[in-house]
Amino acid sequence: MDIPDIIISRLPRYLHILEYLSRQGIQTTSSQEMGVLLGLSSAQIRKDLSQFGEFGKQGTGYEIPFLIQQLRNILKVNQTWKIALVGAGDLGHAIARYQGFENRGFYIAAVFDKDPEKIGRSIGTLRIEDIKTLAPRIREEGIRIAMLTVPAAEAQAVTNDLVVAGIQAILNYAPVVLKVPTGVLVKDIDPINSLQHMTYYVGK
Amino acid sequence: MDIPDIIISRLPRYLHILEYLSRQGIQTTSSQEMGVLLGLSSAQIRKDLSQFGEFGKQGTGYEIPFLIQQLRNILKVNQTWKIALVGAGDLGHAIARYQGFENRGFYIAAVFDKDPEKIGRSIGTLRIEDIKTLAPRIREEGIRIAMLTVPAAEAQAVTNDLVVAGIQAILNYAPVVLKVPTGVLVKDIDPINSLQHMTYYVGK
DNA sequence: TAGATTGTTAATCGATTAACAATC
DNA sequence: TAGATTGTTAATCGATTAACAATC
Repeated sequence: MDIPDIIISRLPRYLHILEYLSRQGIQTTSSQEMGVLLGLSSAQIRKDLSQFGEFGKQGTGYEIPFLIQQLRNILKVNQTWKIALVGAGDLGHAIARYQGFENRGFYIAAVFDKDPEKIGRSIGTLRIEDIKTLAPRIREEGIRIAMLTVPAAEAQAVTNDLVVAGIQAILNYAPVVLKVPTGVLVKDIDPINSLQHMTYYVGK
Repeated sequence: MDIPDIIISRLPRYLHILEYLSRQGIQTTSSQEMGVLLGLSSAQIRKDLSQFGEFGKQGTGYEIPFLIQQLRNILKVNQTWKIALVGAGDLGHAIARYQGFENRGFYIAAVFDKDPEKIGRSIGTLRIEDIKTLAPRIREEGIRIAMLTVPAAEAQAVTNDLVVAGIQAILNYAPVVLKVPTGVLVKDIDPINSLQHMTYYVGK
């Protein structure tokens, strides 16, 4: 019982389209329909889901609200996670104002920056806090996940602080390969990697 | 001669750390050293690179400037690509102001929005243009790549316009699965997918 | 019942790794 | 030369797909 990470990586996409279908008022779907929407084979979707239980019915497929509930449980987003956002530059501001987190399992609980000009200012209902208070505030709030939007040159130092503060997962927007101890997860959001991947295929 | 996409997907990361090592003033590296930096096996890196040629020397490894040049050629980022940015909201503004594109093969050549309040305003040196002029402007500028930062509800309609205008690759920030004809590439940047992937592993 | 679709097995396909001769 | 590291082969490992009995 140790499910391949590549399967886990597809579950958020399954959940996402199920929520989309549900918003359309659709109650039931099939591995076939999901596969068309995601560009995957129906066999793969059935195989992936069967790792966690028997969620469907022969002949009719999957009850969407039930499958959503199951996937939220599996991914642990039936609860709402607090996030610490570190770096209140342009990108940090955009993320802090983004409305899409809350009903998908997350909300920004605190924002930090080191710039005295920014500390104390507000982004929506959030107040920008002094990065010096990062560790105590993260512990105080019981935050386990951070989003990192500081400049590349500062990313590793801030990461070290986050690790000390007990952060267990970091979504890193800085174009840097972060070093973290085992047990701490990092995922990178680097648009340039995605763009360069596509230019390989795009005609000159 | 059709190289697996999973290999292509790693090349931008190779290029990225080589540029990093180069900035440190380092001239030479090995598959071993690159593997440590990226968390990959040295065998995999050698195998990946060997798909495209013999870039190393036994005993000494890889000349960094030479390997950078080769990877840029392969990924076609030895030229600079124009990008159309569609959607001048918070995220669009953050991307338009981001300094990190230019020396990695890209620059934002035009920004579009549909809001009359925004059209005509500036973001840095860029003027926000009317989205109604999307297709002619993209053709005029010879733009092949777009970044999409419009609201989810508008993403598919704008995508259709981009396709008609001849765009060949779309980096999509809207939390929506876009439908495009074959021949048009789409890559999604969805932080929530990444966060939900991590929460599977993070203790409650 | 007839039609549809699941969960699962076995076969296929593809990717990664170990190992080493070649050679700088 | 001795040490290091490549490029590549063969073996291993893992993921995807095809197919179908079970059954709603």
